[in-house]
Amino acid sequence: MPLLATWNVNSVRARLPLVLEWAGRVRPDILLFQEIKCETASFPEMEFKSLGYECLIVGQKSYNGVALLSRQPFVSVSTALPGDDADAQARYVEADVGNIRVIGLYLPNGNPIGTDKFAYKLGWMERLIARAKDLLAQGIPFVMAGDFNVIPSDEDVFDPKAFAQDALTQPEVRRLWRTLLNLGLYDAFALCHPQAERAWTFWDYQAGAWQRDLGLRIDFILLSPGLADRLVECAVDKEPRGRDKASDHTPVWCRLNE
DNA sequence: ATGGTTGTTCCACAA
Repeated sequence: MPLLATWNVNSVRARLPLVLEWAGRVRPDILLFQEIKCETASFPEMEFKSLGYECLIVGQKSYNGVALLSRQPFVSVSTALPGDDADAQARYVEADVGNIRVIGLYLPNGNPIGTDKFAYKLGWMERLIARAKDLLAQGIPFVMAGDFNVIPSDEDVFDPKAFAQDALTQPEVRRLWRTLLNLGLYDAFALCHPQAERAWTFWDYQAGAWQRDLGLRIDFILLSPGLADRLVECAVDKEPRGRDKASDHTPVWCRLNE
């Protein structure tokens, strides 16, 4: 019964005690981190090794950075999203864990709209769609999880009006999200909780957003059709967000049967 | 309309 979790930790070194405590208690088989905010050599690999994890780290100085941790052996497939050799940002990791392809990703934020950052986001989403298409065509069962930096609908944000000019809600971004899902992928949380409301995964540090429960749902676990059939449960664990020195995101996990 | 917060790095930028 493999347990997979994704968590934008907003600096793995600043978050280390909290993340180690959570990982040691919940013991996910597969753990995907985003925004590790360190170079590969600075990742606290030994601390996670002592919890039983092997690490595949895609680091970058100061910004971004993703990691894939697994309690069972894996084979690295890629440390960059295909489709643009000039893209140097550390936002993508892909590996085979047993017979499942696991992808961890940190999709570009894209703010402010109308800038090169927004164009980069749209291009990145098109490349992600191409990657998903390719895996589906090959019949490879896969999980695609992480911080997607997309607010898919107005139900996924505490105040849609306040986010009308935000990159995360733009019509082009929502169209690309739907194109990705309409390839045949399933939002694991939505499958398990079709009536859920205010299932936020992110609360800003500013303006007392956590205390007032003003959040966004932007962290997702997407499953290819064969894996969606094996989904047992998916949940957002809000507990870590309430701790001292919390990340602004909280973990999302899912369980698949054998 | 503005400011509110956090992390990293260097005195700004990204979120």
